[in-house]
Amino acid sequence: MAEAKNPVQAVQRTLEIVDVLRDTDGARVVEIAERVGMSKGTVHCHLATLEEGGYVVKDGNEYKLGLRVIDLAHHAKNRIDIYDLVTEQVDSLAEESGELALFTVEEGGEGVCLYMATGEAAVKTEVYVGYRNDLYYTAVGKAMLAFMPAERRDRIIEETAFEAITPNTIIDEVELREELESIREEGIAYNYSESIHGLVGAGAPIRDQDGTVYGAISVIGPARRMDDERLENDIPEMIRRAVNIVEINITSL
Amino acid sequence: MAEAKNPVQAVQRTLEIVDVLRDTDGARVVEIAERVGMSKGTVHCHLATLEEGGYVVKDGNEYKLGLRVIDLAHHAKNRIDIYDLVTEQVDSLAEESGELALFTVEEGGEGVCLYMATGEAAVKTEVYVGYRNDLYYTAVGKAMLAFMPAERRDRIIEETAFEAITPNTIIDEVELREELESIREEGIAYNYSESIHGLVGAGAPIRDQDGTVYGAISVIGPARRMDDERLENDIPEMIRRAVNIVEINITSL
DNA sequence: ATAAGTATTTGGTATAGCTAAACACCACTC
DNA sequence: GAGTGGTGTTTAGCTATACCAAATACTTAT
Repeated sequence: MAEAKNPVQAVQRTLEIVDVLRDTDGARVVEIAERVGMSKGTVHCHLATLEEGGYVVKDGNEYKLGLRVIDLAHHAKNRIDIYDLVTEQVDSLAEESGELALFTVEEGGEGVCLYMATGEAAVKTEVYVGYRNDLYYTAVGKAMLAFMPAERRDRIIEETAFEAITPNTIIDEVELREELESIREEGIAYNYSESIHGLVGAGAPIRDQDGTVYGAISVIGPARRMDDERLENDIPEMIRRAVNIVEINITSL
Repeated sequence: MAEAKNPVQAVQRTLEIVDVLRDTDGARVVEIAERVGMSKGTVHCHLATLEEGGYVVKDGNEYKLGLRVIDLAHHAKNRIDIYDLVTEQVDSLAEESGELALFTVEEGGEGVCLYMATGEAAVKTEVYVGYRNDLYYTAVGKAMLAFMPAERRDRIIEETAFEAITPNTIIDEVELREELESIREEGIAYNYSESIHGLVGAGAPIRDQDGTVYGAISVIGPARRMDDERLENDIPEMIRRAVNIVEINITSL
């Protein structure tokens, strides 16, 4: 997001290499070199340095992401104080609804899924813990957008490249802002097949007494199982209860 | 582990900074600078570059690990083909035993916990997903040591700095090798309060038909609940069954 | 207001990272 | 088993750049 004034080019290059490893689940020196447009020698030195740190492992001639990043991920999650509190409630939500329940936070204008729990009949999606997406086309995303400070929201919306993921995706800024307004009134955000055709959901933000948004939780499932009554009454009720339990306990953190 | 011949110093420094962020869960520029022994300016440029990549976020004047590392972690885990297969069995193990069940793999001579499931009465430990420790003082570690190729084992043992974590920790190389031999015979490795006083456990390796070790799973619990019968018969029986189910399915990967 | 502490930017220099080329190491092929 | 195309790794040298120190711009507290 933020443009570094005096970036360390060598670090930028290393991050590019890491990105390739991420996308390929392992690659060889030449392959990486041509992908990032650097010489073999350069790539080799970077990989060797990353390996030294445990962030890359060499398996034969394939270089892969090292498991040390999993340790980093744990420490990054630890930053989120409400994590344990929320996961408990998300588990309950999933069990009670039988659907997929998610916990998402915002970072850099994107939503990052931090936890998911699968109920009995939960849909399979491409979402995983660590998955990032724009805010404007998900229930959790719109929930967080709606309740964050106005200037922050404006910045994010301004920097967003709206794209119709499905025919239902809201790509008009005015329309989006109107929807956010109604979300603020109702306290619940919906997703009517805006990210995946046939997939609907409801979500709500988690806030402290000052109104600061900590994240959002949602329940999502197939439209055929989710009639109006269920999507707009039963599920929101469950979510409200879950949010409440978390919010009550936030003060004691 | 491996020494890079021509390391990229700038990358080494960035990794040092990341390490500080990991250990501190967020720090300011000056604090980081003095910890790693670099100038403020240098640290700032590195942080800005990392932020640009999403690996660091700035919260006021505190720099913290970015949630993007969670995405990396997911991709790193995806490397482990048996992951989904194993987690299912570890869940069962935890439920059946009521104790803590773990899935660990080896990387760089260390054990890395990749998954854990807590049974009804599971002990609380410092272990988390991503946690690393030496192999010689855990059940999973010894299980993997016992069944890995001899030359690999020799290298790891040679490079290990043995240390008595508890009075029961095996710190004598000869004694360890004898124990590994008996583990190979029995197929099960035990931990008799070798890592934490009062904590015992049993573990077994997961191998394919060629004997290649993919990782190990274990069940651990408090010694007072684990009499000889339970630790050396019931638990191993559960583990053997779990391992079997995984191993049968490995061929179809 | 002032000051003391930050973060950030700037400028100059010596270092170190980059490319290209040479070398070493396979795994095939013939 | 020599040869060959493909690797990965190392080397050499030039240039760019990463670093430090100092200056500037912010904060926050007094």
